[in-house]
Amino acid sequence: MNTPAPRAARVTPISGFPEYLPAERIVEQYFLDVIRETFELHGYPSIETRAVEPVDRLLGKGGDADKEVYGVTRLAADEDEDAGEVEFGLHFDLTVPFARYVLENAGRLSFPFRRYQIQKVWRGERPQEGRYREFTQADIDVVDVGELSSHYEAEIPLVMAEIFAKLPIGRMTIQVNNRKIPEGFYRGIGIDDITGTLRIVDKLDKVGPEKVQGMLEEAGCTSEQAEQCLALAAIRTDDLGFVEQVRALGVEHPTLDEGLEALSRVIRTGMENAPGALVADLKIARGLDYYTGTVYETQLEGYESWGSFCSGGRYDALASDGRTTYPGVGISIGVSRLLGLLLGKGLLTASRSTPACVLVAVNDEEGRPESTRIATALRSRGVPCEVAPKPAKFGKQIRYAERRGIPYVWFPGAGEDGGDQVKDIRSGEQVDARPDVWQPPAEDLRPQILRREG
RNA sequence: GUGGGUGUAGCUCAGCUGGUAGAGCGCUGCGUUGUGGUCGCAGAUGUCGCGGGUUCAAGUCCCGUCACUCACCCCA
Repeated sequence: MNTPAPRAARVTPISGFPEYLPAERIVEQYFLDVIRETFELHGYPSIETRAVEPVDRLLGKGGDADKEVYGVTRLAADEDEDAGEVEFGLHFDLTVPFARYVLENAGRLSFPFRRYQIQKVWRGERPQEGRYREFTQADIDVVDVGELSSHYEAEIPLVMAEIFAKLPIGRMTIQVNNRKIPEGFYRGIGIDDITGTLRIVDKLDKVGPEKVQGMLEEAGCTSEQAEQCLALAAIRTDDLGFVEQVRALGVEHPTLDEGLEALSRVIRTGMENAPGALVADLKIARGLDYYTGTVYETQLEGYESWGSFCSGGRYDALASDGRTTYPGVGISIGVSRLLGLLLGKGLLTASRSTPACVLVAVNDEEGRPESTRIATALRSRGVPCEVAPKPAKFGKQIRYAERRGIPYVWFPGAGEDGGDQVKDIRSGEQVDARPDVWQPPAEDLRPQILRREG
């Protein structure tokens, strides 16, 4: 250890790659626990896919994905190899890897196949608040062979509604639409460019109805057609009332009928099983082309400007090997984005920065074995604890606990009869206790996730 | 990718028209010879992001560069 210490390289954060402090991580882990438990409560098994996919598969979905894909190369790769060719890239969502996984394992999976997947994903875009280059997503999807029953489109948002109800966050609203509604509606009024029109209407929240009207007319719509599109997009109901409102616009098309029926099933299921969680919102489009039926977007009440924390939809061709097509429906929570907001705004904190509920004090180094035995006894009954690092003055040991938010300090042999005592350092109350029977109040056993109104 | 802002102690920041590096919080010790939080006293901590230039002299002015950050685009 006598190397002359080289000047330490300055450490700097890397933009878009967030790292939490222990107290924040406790909040994140709580969220992940709730998400996982709820997914499993609904019978979803878990898979994990590798972090990399072949670049051509990542780019295969088309669009402008290429800019956001991180390539993975070996630093020692031959320099005379074609440096421009990167074989592997980090996945930028969990849907593309899942589709590949389904194809690869089709012979060994039972269909309809459902799974959940909670993993990091990477996107090489400019980060800003709530948008990162490395972040965690939690997905559920159901995929079948050839045909996928539509009831899954109604069941999948119930899982997310249950998660949002359990988490100590505000009110989450899952907004649902069915692409067949605008598609049939547009065709019914003589618009042919369905996706182009959807893309424009999708900007409604950002630019407002006047601009959308103008953009639609620029794209070739008559002003009557544009007005009709805006009238459809304005419909939003938390019950089946949207059907009547669409009918009142007087447009007829078989695809429109299909869409209204499908969305009605979703909303009805929501009303029965997760009252208040779902709302039919006919302006929800989702920019991505591959959604074909139901689409979901989720907003946190009071933070609508933060956009969607949880979205997804139905794909009629999630995966295809050329002979067989696998339709699917899925929905995904942006865990990092949600936490980034809630922690960043100080709306959530953990009651302590460690799982330890008890600090077992050490009287002197000769007493450490006794303290360790006490800790072992507490742990054997599920009480998280740690032993003090040094036999410092008790004031120091108490302060060690206080700094970390550990609520109890255990004093070996402090009782009048030579037995132990445990002190609640918040109240100062100190009582006789035995390590083989003492139990903290249930709310102290684990760190609490505290919500601050803000 | 385009445009703005900011880089000084562990953190938040001050530092004027260039003249020897500061505060608060936090941290350590003591008051308090084994039960914290309050209070008082004492103390430690800096490649002033990096490189170059101007100058007798640069945290300060100029050029470059890097990083972080905000907005646009797009998404979770």
